[in-house]
Amino acid sequence: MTTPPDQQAIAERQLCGLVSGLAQRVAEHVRECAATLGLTASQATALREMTGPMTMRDLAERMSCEPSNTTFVVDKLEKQGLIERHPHPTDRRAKHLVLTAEGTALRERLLGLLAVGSPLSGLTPQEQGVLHGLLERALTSA
Amino acid sequence: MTTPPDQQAIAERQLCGLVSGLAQRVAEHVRECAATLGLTASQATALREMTGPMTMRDLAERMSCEPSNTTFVVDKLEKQGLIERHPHPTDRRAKHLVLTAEGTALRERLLGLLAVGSPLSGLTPQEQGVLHGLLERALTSA
DNA sequence: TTGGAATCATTCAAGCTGTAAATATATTGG
DNA sequence: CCAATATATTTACAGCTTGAATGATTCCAA
Repeated sequence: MTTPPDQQAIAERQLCGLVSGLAQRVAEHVRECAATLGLTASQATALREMTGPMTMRDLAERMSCEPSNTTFVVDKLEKQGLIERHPHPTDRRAKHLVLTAEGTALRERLLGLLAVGSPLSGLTPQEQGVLHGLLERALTSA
Repeated sequence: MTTPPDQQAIAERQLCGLVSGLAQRVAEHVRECAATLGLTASQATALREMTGPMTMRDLAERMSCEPSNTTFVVDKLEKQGLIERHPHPTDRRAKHLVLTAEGTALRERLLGLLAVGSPLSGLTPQEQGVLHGLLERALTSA
């Protein structure tokens, strides 16, 4: 019951399309929620990923983007008084990103918006668990 | 053994990050392969999704992008002699996209490149099958 | 049959995203 | 101490995406 190599390649291409499609849906949902709060999609993603103080590099990795892009996004958030660049406690090269009170409050509102109508809400928690495992495996094994 | 609602929301957010991360990896891989052939990532994605003749709208849906964007990409491919806009057999509004011989040949080369080192190759065919089912369910149930 | 609504494709403008290279500062290891 | 490396930033530029407006065509229902 093994799959022929060409069939396997076709299946893998379809999978690429599905992954991109779902990511697109997630991005759309984020953008809609962000617009409600006067944010761009990137700014909202940054806010979503700011689960605690972290460096620029950490945030870049969480956002799956380049550090130079993170600088741009954090600049915007800083001008809106939502985030602050503090000196890093141990590494003077790095910045310690911290949400302000306003930033934390807005993040909470954002998370509330993101929770309703998510593209992933069609899956049961069990299915989401399986999906989580598979995605993590794909990301770490590459 | 049910998960509390807030824990559930946290898990869903993590899942969003993973989906975006994997999509990013796929996009990078496509870009690298595309560069080898002198194509942009979008052009390569269009070529990959051209499994047969289809309309602009069909291609846009397969590429998960707006039709206006597809016009732009197809313009480029047409200028390179890889694709042609034929009149649609039954609907005079629509275009019937068809790959040229060169387009078909380049598509084959592209598929060969895409098949090696894919971000999804870390998963077994069985795991890919499960992933396929979950992604499809998430996309159609929304 | 005919008029209005909806669909397909295109164009245009504007902003966002992404890469890449260069720079300044700071850390680490030999 | 010095060379190599890491963090963050800046700049430039191409590409992507959205959104709205337009024209042609089709569909549907009165």
